[in-house]
Amino acid sequence: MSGVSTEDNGDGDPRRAIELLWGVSAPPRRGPKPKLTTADVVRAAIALADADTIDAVTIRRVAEQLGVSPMSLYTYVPGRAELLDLMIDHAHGELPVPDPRLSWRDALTAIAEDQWALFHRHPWLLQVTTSRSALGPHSFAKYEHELRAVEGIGLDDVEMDAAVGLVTGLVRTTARSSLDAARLVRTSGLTDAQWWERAAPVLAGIPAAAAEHYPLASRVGQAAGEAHNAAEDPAYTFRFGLARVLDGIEVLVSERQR
Amino acid sequence: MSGVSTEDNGDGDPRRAIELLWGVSAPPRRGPKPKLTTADVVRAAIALADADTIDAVTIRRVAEQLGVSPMSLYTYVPGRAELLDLMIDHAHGELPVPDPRLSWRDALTAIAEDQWALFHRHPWLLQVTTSRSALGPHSFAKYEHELRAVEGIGLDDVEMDAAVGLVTGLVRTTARSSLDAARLVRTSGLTDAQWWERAAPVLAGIPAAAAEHYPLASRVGQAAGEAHNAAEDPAYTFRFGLARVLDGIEVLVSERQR
DNA sequence: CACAACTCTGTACGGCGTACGAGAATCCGG
DNA sequence: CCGGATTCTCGTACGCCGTACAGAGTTGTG
Repeated sequence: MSGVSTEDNGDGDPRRAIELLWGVSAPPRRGPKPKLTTADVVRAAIALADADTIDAVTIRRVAEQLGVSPMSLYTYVPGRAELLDLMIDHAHGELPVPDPRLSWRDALTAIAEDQWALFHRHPWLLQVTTSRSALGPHSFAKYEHELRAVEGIGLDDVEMDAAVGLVTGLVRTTARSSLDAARLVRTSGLTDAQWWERAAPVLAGIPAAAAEHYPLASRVGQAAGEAHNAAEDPAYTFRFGLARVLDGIEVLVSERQR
Repeated sequence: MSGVSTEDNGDGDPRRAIELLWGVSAPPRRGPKPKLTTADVVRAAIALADADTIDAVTIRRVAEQLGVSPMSLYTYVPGRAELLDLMIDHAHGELPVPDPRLSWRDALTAIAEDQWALFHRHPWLLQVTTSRSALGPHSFAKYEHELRAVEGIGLDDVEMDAAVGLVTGLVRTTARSSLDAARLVRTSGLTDAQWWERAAPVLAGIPAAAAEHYPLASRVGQAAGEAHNAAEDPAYTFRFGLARVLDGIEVLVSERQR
């Protein structure tokens, strides 16, 4: 069970959202002292998401966490969507600045590992997608640092963008599958092994699902599944993919240098 | 604006879901003739998702589309989550079987392009993640065919799994970013250019956002943005990434062959 | 013909985001 | 020092959502 769906929204004027992201807002001259700040709201929301999933971040629950009525959150944040954007940028602020002396390969490796770690600290980052207005200072800096890693190695601008996108995309997908699996175990209360134990007899009763119809899928799926359960392994797919991607970029760089 | 979130669920007994996926169900012996079939429901749901987003797939709207009361859908489908699983497997059924005579490189390329096309036909596939019980016949076949492409080229089972995961993950991320951008244009009613026109003055008023603080991000971001708007281009990142990934796999294959 | 099995439906519950408008607190200009 | 403008806070309410539950209608079987 368990499909996972992503909701969209999207609205009009970006001004307010951008101001919030960049922390520029004239402090109010009149009126009662605010009980909170936008940062408080963002922090509370992140705490909820960290402890559970992004679904735990509802206006009502964030407000409760802060001891405030739901509607008063709208003083600090235009709506839930913008709150998610703020959470993303805030989390990106945790990424370290890569050492500028590293080779492009080591730099991309460091970046990939930092992001891998970030996703494991904040799995909800994989449950949201950034949008145009999510371009806050930390997301900007993240992109800048990624590009710095591949600057001057012979790629043109569009290739640089594609190359860093390739690496960060890899981290996203591998982290996602590793964390989705972990979350599934948590929410279903069944380990993969237990689940298969339960599912196997059902599948066995279905002729069309017989292993001989899917010989490779059965063999490889089992091998991969066992390796995956080795618990030191979720990172295997990540490291494998990273090695391939870096090798692939290296091929291009070598070509360019000739 | 516009964060996008993914919801989770997850429940207990997989039996019913698996039976639905594999289409094994004793037809009812008593009772009134069903007005619909599970396949009808799945098709209607896919039509709604195709025309809009996955959010359009609500029990109430699917029922309305079918001229039936919301609750009667639960006769055909255990719940919304399982409906999403069924939609995924159904869509995977549209993937062609790759020509077995192709080289591993051509086969992976064909597979990647087929999936790229599938995601563009059914963008909602990128808004849902599969779960354990989503292992229906077509998803199984998809995995089988992917593995067939890299069989016998010198990789072990775990590497085969990682390699095809790498390619399919690449397609997902690149298709996602291309389609997210397109959807954003549709729902916000603003093209990227229009949005930047509106956002630029706001950013200009923020000293911290000045281009000199993010020299690479500004330059490369603009170049990539312009190239991206060339409209023949959304596929560029995809083809770039695919070439790198295939080159990277090739490096490994060559090593193994020695 | 009676009953069991099955489909279909209306109602209802608890959740969600957030529009609206009223009240309370605070600061500024006079 | 006071009155109005401004701002924060909150209760209520609307329209969505998934789906639990119980009843009504329909059909094949013994």
